[in-house]
Order: sequence, then C-alpha cells, then structure tokens
Amino acid sequence: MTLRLYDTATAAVRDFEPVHPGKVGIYHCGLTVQGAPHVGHIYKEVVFDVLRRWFEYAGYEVTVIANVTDIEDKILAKSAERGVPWWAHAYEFERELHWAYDVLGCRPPTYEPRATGHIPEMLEMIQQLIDSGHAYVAPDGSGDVYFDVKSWPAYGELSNQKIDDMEPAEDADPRGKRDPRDFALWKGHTEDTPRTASWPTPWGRGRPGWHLECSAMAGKYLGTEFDIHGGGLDLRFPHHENELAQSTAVGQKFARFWMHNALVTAAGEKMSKSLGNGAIVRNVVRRVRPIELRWYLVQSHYRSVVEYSLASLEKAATGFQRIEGFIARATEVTGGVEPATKLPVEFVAEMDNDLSTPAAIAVLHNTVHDGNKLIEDGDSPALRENLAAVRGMLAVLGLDPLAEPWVSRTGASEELTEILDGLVGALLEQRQAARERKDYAASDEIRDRLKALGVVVEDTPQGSRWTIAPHQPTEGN
RNA sequence: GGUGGAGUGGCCGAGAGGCGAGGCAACGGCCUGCAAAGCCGUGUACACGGGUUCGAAUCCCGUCUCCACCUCCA
Repeated sequence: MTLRLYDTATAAVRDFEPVHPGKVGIYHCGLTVQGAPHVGHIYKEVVFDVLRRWFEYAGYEVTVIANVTDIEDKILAKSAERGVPWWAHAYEFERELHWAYDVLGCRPPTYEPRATGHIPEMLEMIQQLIDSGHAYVAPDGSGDVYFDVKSWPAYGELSNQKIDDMEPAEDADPRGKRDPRDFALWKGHTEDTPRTASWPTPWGRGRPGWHLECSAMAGKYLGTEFDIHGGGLDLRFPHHENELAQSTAVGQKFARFWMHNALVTAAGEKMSKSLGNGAIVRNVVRRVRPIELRWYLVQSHYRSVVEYSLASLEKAATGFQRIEGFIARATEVTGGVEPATKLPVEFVAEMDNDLSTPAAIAVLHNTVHDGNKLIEDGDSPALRENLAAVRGMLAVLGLDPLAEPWVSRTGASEELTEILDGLVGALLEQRQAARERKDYAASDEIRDRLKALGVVVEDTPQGSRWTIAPHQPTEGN
C-alpha cells in the first residue's frame, strides 16, 4: 500500500512519489502575523503536522518549510491603528502564533523563513521575470512591479479558471496595471507607510507583494522542484495560483502536489469573517484542554469543513477522555508499554488513503474497545500489544497523552503530585475503612468532597483509583 | 458571470451501487453497597422530485438550500 494524496491541481487522488527517494519536502504557507490566531489558523498547522508525522512513520526524511509573512498591508494598517511599529506588531503575533502551534502539540517546521529576511531573493526573481517578459514596472512611476498574467498562458491552471471568466476586482485601484488581473510582485513605497517598511530596489523603494515571498523561499529551501505545497483552501486562488505562475515563469517545476485543507467555519461562515474572540486559540484552551482541541480537529477529514462550536468541541473531548481512560487503566495494569512502531494495517490503510483520519480513528476506537475487554483479565501480552497499538496510533496523530508535549503538562510538579497522591491516598484509605464497616454515608462523603475538588474516585476490582477531572466544568456556552 | 465543495439518525462524523464505520447523547441490562468506568444490547439516517438497476445514501436528470474563491485571508 502506498500513500495516496489528493492534489488540488489535478483534482484527483494519486500515488505519492517523492522527487528524491526517501525524502519529502513540504512547504506550507504560514500566517500573516497580523493578529491572534484562531482555530481556523491552527487547523492548517495541525493538518500539516499530522501529514509530516505520517511521512515520518513511513520512514521518510521530512523537510518542512513554513513561512512567516511579517510585512504586508494588513500588518501596516493594524499596527498603525494601534500606534505600534509594524515590526513590533508582527513580532508580537509571530510569538503568539508560535505559542499556539506549540500548545497544540505541533512540532516546529524544519525552518521558518520570514519574508523580510528574503528581500534579495525576491528582487532576483523579479529581475528574472522582467527580463523574460513576464513582469513589468508600472509606467506610472509608483515603483510597483506587476506580473503580466496575459504573458503566461498557463495562468489559472491551479484553480481551473480562465482569465477572461474572472471577475475583475471591483474596488481595487488599477494603478499602473496593464490588466486588472495582473498582480503585484513589488509594491512601491508610499508616503502613508513607514519608511522602515521599504527596501531599495532598481525600481525604487518598496515592499514585497504578498505572493512573491513564498515562491522565493520555497525555491531557496526546497529546490526548483519539490513534493508538496500546502495551505488553507482560501489560498488556492489567488495566492497559490500566483506563486505557481511566478515560479514556473522563471523555469522552475515547483510543487508536485498541492494540498489544501478545508476551512473552519463558525455559525456557517468562514471563521475569519465572523469576528469575536470565541475562537481565538488562547480562549478556546481555557474551555477544553489543548489535546482535546487537537483531537477535535483531527477527527474530521482535512478536506471537510469543520463547523466549529464549543458544544461539539466538548462532546469530542468526552470521546477522547474515553481513550485516555483506557490508556491510564491499561498502563496501571501493565506497568506501561512503549508505543508501537508498527501500526494496525487497517489504520495504516486509512491514513495512506489521503489521510483519512476519521476512518483511522474508528480503527483506534475499535482497538480501545478490544482493550477494554482485555483489561478485565488483568495484564496479558494481548493487552500490552493493544495498549502499544493505541498509543502508536495516537502518536502519529500527535495525540499520545503519555508522550511529549502532553505528558509534561500535567500542571503539577513531581513533588506536588507525590504530596497529592499521599493525601488522596490517605483519604481513600479512610473511605475504604468506612466501606468495610458498611458506613456508606461516610464513604460517599469522602468521594463527594474529593469530586467537588476535581478528584474523581472509581472503585475497581483492584481497589480504588483516582484521577483529576480533565477540565473545570464550564458554565453555559 | 466564472470555478470548486457540501446537504447523512437527537448531535458530531465517515462511506461512494449490495455485508448497519466510529464517537457523543438517550434507553434497557450486567457489574457495583451506591456510583463511576467498562461490557452486552437497542437505531431501520442519507436535502427534495424523477429515472437507471435484481438492488441506489452511492450512478443519471432536474430542483432547492448552504459554503468557499475570483488578486487582503489558513
């Protein structure tokens, strides 16, 4: 069974064949660091983190490049509004973004180039495009440089559109464009933006057009032909279309596969359209644990829209707790096992099938179900194998609760955990004594008081065990 | 106007011509002092109208609704 992936450019699932055997190069468009990331932003990162882990499971050496767009019109506008330098604004949200990636258990890319760090590469590319007749300096003296879409017959190939059918931007200022559909490679400096947001070029001072940075950086770090280019579906056009045009116009083969994750909606609308803070990652992880948010996102197929709501998120969290409960109990019974490095064939088949995480998760659930039955007979080789498989499957999704980063985020130091274990243990001994003398009022009171503190007590044939409730109860929605 | 995608049981969410994915919730049972957890069982869902077929959620035709993109977006 080979890995098959959906390619937006050809609108079909096909076998993945690496450019270089045993290696994979992935470029995915990072974020424009203009504001606090919401669930939709983080979805892209989770999707590509799972893809990367899956390639690694298959034994590939993976290089992941994800850019940071740190100079762009919105950044200039928003920073001006706040009265903060644009670079401080960008950096603040770059850090916020990294925090969000990290808290969701997304491993950092191999490298994360910033647009402002690649101006020379962009200028070189612009010159090549001008020399080959695919770009022109605006005749209005603005310093703008545009890509000439009419000069590139393949333009529209990625999004399957014909130039003549496209609706020209209504409100956009045509400035010095030959055709309204031409797009900016470089934007000439204007007096209403800070001079620090401009760089010298042969065509005058200015700043990068949005699309060019990705072409320049993908080529620099992954080569003129690489395996996968990804991003949110909303980037397909114009961003990725334009990247493709630029890069192929300078003679590169560029990406073999284009992968686009579906968007996250809230109340039926694309998340970035619906304002409000409810979906900002930093706020969401106050309601559910980050691992539960990740689980929720991994539960749907990456090409299906995720209709976000706190209610469905909390239900998903309950489902994950079932799995965690099994892992905790099975680990107690077996003394713990390492996650499997060879996963169940059904799971592998689903993941190989264009990352069918929902079906793969069904396999995971079935395995947990079997494990819950095995656990009744105590420790056994079958149970160990089962637990290893469950953890292995979760690991590849970035969700093994006993692996980093989750395991070290229990929130308490080892000393405190020991103290707590001692205290709860003492109470449980008292409760057990009460139960033995059939003083159930006393025994239930201990259990109730612990529960009120967030400590859940369960009686098992092996004795009473306690766990900390996964999250503080939330009131309302 | 152009290009794509979606509508599945109370909820979430796969599947893409024939054996009831899976989860959450609910109900009954087992276990338990009672719980919790787990296990066993309970469901006749595929937007609507036609058609093709022995057989359609899946294919075809038509209709409705929703979403995304068309140079700011993950």
